[in-house]
Amino acid sequence: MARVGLTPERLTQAGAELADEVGFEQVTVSALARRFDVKVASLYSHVKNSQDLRTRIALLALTELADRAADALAGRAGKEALAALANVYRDYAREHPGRYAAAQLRLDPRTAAASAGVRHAQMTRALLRGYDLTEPDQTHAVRLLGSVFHGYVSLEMGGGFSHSAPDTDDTWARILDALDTLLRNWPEPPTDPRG
Amino acid sequence: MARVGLTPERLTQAGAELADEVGFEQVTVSALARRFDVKVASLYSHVKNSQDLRTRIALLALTELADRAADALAGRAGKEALAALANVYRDYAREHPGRYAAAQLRLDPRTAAASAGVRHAQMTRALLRGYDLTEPDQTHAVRLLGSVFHGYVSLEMGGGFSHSAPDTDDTWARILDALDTLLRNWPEPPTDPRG
DNA sequence: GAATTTGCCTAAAGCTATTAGGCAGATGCA
DNA sequence: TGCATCTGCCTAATAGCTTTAGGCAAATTC
Repeated sequence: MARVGLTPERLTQAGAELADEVGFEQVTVSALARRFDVKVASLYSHVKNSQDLRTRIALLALTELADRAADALAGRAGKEALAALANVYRDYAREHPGRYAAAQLRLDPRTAAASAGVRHAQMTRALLRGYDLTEPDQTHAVRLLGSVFHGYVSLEMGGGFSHSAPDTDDTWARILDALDTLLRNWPEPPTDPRG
Repeated sequence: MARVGLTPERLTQAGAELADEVGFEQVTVSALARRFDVKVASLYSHVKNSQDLRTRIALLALTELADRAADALAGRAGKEALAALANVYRDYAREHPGRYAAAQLRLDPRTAAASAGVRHAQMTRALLRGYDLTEPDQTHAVRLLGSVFHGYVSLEMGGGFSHSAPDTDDTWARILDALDTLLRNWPEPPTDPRG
């Protein structure tokens, strides 16, 4: 029989493309086999199972995202860096909705620790060096930025901001302004007025 | 044969409980049938199909969340209201992870428009009346709050803030402080320095 | 060129989703 | 109370996805 040249890498890549086309949820071993015009069982020599395939796609997405983020941050600081990083996530999600969804896949701790996921946190920390935050505020800020980026992108893509006025681009720009302002004036915990 | 007394409502309720136990993704018509000790086909007289079941669970979750939110906002204003609303989402997600996941289900526009989803936006707007924002800034702020709440909760639950220091409760408190500060000093769009 | 390894195949079993049609218990009506 | 209807759960059957076991031929190795 003609050999198609399947490899885990090609399957992962094709799986990522499939995810962008039909949604990450719909990425199935069967669909992938069809795409290569090959019988389903043949894929099992290259990926352990369906879960393994999804995990590989997730890792691919995390890596691509981290690479883009590193690129975007290079030579930028302050608000410019903030906007650049934020736009990496938003643009990636728009260009590659399936991969972006894959990047949210819950990985087991060992896999997550070895993934490009850690680079994301590192880069956000790097970005924050342009602002005047010391631990533990820096970590708080890392988590805030992660929440806003992820939350906004996922709500926007899910249609949460129904195509109503004002334009979501405007909101995005204003949110980035607001975050910049906030990071430059990170508030102390308020003293309890009842204290 | 003994009649079990299936109804769409009981199936939805049981589906929600199942979701909290095994995850929304694992909510399946088959699993639900097992739970009622009934054959799978029997459920199809009560729910149209798997998608219909999931949608009903999502609507249930959205309603429960909106009810809790309304309760939390009653008699509160300003930062107190902000924290109360924020905690509704976070606590609900912790108590009912499956339902919270269900609430993120992408609904078709008609269903979404008729859902309790709209109440959520209204309540966030109500909350913002305690701050001095006029349109379109109010909408920007609604979207920001939605993003932070959803983003934080989903990252925290997904293990994104690995059980490392500082405590996620601390971060949460500081983020609410920060949002309060931000809303009380909502920044104007910066003038382009190149202008 | 023979031996071994590798890659895709056939076959088969198990689970989920969904539809069609049947039977008995519940309900409505005389 | 008895009959007719209707409703609710059932059996049966089709179809798709997942996964494992074992086979054969093409590619690789020597």
